[in-house]
Amino acid sequence: MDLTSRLRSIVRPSGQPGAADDTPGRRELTYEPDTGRYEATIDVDRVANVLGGRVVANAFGRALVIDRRYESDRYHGQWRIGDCEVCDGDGLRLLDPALPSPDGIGERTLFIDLETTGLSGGAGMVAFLVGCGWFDMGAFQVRQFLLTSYSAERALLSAVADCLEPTSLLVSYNGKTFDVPVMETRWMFHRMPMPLESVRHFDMLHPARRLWRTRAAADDGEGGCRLSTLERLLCDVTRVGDVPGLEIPARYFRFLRSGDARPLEPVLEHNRIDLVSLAAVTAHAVRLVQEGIDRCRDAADALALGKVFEKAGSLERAMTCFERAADDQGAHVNVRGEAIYRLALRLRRDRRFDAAAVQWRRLLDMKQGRFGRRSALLGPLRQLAVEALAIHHEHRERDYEGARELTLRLLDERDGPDVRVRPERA
DNA sequence: AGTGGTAGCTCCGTGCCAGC
DNA sequence: GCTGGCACGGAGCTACCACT
Repeated sequence: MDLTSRLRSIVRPSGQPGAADDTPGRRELTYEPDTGRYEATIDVDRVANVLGGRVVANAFGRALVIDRRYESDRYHGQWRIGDCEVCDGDGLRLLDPALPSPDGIGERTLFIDLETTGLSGGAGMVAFLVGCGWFDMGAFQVRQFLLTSYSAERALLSAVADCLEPTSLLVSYNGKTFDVPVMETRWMFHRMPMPLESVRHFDMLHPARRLWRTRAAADDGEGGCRLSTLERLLCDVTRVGDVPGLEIPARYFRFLRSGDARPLEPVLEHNRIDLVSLAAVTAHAVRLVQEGIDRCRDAADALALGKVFEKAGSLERAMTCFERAADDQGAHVNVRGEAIYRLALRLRRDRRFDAAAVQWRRLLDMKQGRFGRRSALLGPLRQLAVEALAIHHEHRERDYEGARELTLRLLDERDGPDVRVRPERA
């Protein structure tokens, strides 16, 4: 039996060799000389019909496009779609101070999310589904580009490039590390122009970590700040029957072998939800920095927002947030402790040494927590506070006896276990 | 599994200030 | 003017993490 026949026998239903097959979209298994792979010759029009898409033609061939529209009055969890629209303004630059200012007006913000054949990287990994989303008259328009065979990749990449044409700002989740490098590798592999080179890119992952890492870690159990965790936490979205990410490449390979597009429908839906959630989470973050402390639910929110403001150089707003978290008697000791610590640092940088000393003293006076348990974070912060206070007493107060007492206390506390300061998690 | 952005750490140079 | 100490910030390094 030759190789083609053997492969054909593998993809046929068991026990029915040579049986007629009416699987939608399915055709013969053929060798693709460009890629060196065996694939079913897939009827693209039929796949488009199964998935509710359409076929677009360009200079490189035919690409499959699936459009879906989420009207503005529809809800994604708690969030109305129309309220998820993000303006490309100061909010985004507070979240990512490195984001350049826009150099044009009235252009499009585009959300992007890929499904790929794996995570291993390199030229062998292919983006088989490119999901794009943008706001249009208050509604969220999603356009997905599906790769129906490896030989159709240039047509797909060209169609995606056309879609990106009017885009001035790209929004992704971990896209700086994953989505954009993958797409650039594919364009480069085919020696095609790279349309994202001049597009500003906002990666929501890093601001999300700054804002919600503590809360997501408490909720997730695995300590992650995944998009799926945030959509549940912030938007109250619960996915029913969602495809796990690990399963996605396998479903695509099955489609390539069989031509049956039906198992891909949940993958398309997964990708669409990712895009809508990305828009909602981004909108949530922008609202938080625009409206400031009043939008914070608790001390942990206020502390995280303070750090975002501080990084963005908005120091007055940062101080307000730290003060709010520091004054919250009901907050977790780690949250309060870190807020007071950051308040003291901020005051010292402003050369307001007396005010800083008040905060160092406040940190020392904090109770360690319920049941007398020592906090792993508060301990090191207190040591830093003792050290700063000792310096203050010696060099500015000229209170040498006070400085000596504090130094002895510091030496005494340092006899305990050496714990590194990592003022992050509550 | 591979990749790359980010936070936090240490080290070191620099500016500022006070004391002599 | 010199010296010493504090405080800050940049460079370089490491560890972590999210994507399918």
